[in-house]
Amino acid sequence: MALGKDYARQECSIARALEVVGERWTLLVVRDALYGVRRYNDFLVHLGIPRAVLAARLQTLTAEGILEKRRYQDSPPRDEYVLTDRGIALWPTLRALGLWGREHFTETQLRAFRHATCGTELELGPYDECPACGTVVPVPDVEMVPGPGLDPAPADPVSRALLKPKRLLQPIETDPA
Amino acid sequence: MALGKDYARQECSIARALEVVGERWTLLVVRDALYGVRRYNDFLVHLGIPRAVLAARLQTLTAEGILEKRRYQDSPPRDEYVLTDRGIALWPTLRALGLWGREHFTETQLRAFRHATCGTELELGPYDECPACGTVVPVPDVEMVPGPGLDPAPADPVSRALLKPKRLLQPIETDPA
DNA sequence: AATGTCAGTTCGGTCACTGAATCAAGGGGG
DNA sequence: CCCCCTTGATTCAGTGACCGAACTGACATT
Repeated sequence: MALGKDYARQECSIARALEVVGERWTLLVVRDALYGVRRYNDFLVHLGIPRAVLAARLQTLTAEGILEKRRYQDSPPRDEYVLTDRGIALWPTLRALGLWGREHFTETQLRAFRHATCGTELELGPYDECPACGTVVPVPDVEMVPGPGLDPAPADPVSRALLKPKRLLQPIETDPA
Repeated sequence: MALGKDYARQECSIARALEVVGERWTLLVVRDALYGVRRYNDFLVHLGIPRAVLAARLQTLTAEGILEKRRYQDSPPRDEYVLTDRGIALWPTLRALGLWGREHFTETQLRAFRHATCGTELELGPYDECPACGTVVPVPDVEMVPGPGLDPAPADPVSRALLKPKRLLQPIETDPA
């Protein structure tokens, strides 16, 4: 959502959750983080989000314990934003939203998700129960592969990096091509 | 979300879904509809949403095929808004969001959900798999019961109507007390 | 006729978002 | 040393969404 982000008078976990992640762009930042994006600039080019808004969202998400700011080199000092357990726990929500969006508004499949340890495609629902193993697949073991509907040659390097099959949470590798 | 609600350049079912239901208040309107709210005025008092925003959201949701406007009496002409299958399909998303909000931000349990046909509490995940029956419970068979954290005597009649255990989608009965 | 209800629409003010410009801290090259 | 580049922001003017209150219009009740 956006604007005055509190829903006064609402006694509801859903409303509470939306106060935290309901602002515009917020869930897309979390999605990118799950896809392995970690750096300010990568979020910027991949989302096309205004810089000020990105800075504000990263700060809010960090304050709410969803992202953690981490120094990854000292000179020059550079930080990256990685998901905490609380942030990773948003995966079922994003998965449910993505399944709904694909079912009702997207013609072709853009991405598929597989159980990395056995290769089986995860199709059922937000909790990624593996039809072969019968277990709930932990988020780091979910492998993302591009679907037929995805642009094969996107302009920005982050989208290009996301064309390779990769596990969730695994940092992306942007080639400088 | 708000403001220019489209996320340009995003090739993603999640972004697509957020363009439809990501604006402020939208998901709360859908939540209320799942709880059985159907009338303009009931949404208004229960959500505390500005009238103009509610009118806009109801129109958008109707245009997107999530709600359906239905005449329920002719004089005076009165319409109610009921969820379509596309709208009902948002339940797993809202369930996931509510579970995450409760887990991380709400101290006491506000509402519980049970399998109406066998009484078993649904705790696992967005898809409401019943631990007793082993089946996925269809949305109309999910019974909502108030939890210990809920205000026992709320001010507005809609909140009061929602204190009684009731199935999802079943219309609320507001007593004029 | 007067009052009340329901479902909106209109309107001015405020505040968040947008996009461009700018800033600051540290390399690296010449 | 000076200039420019990269990264991670902050500032600022302009736009537009949201807010709350007032108003409209159709009908019902008293």
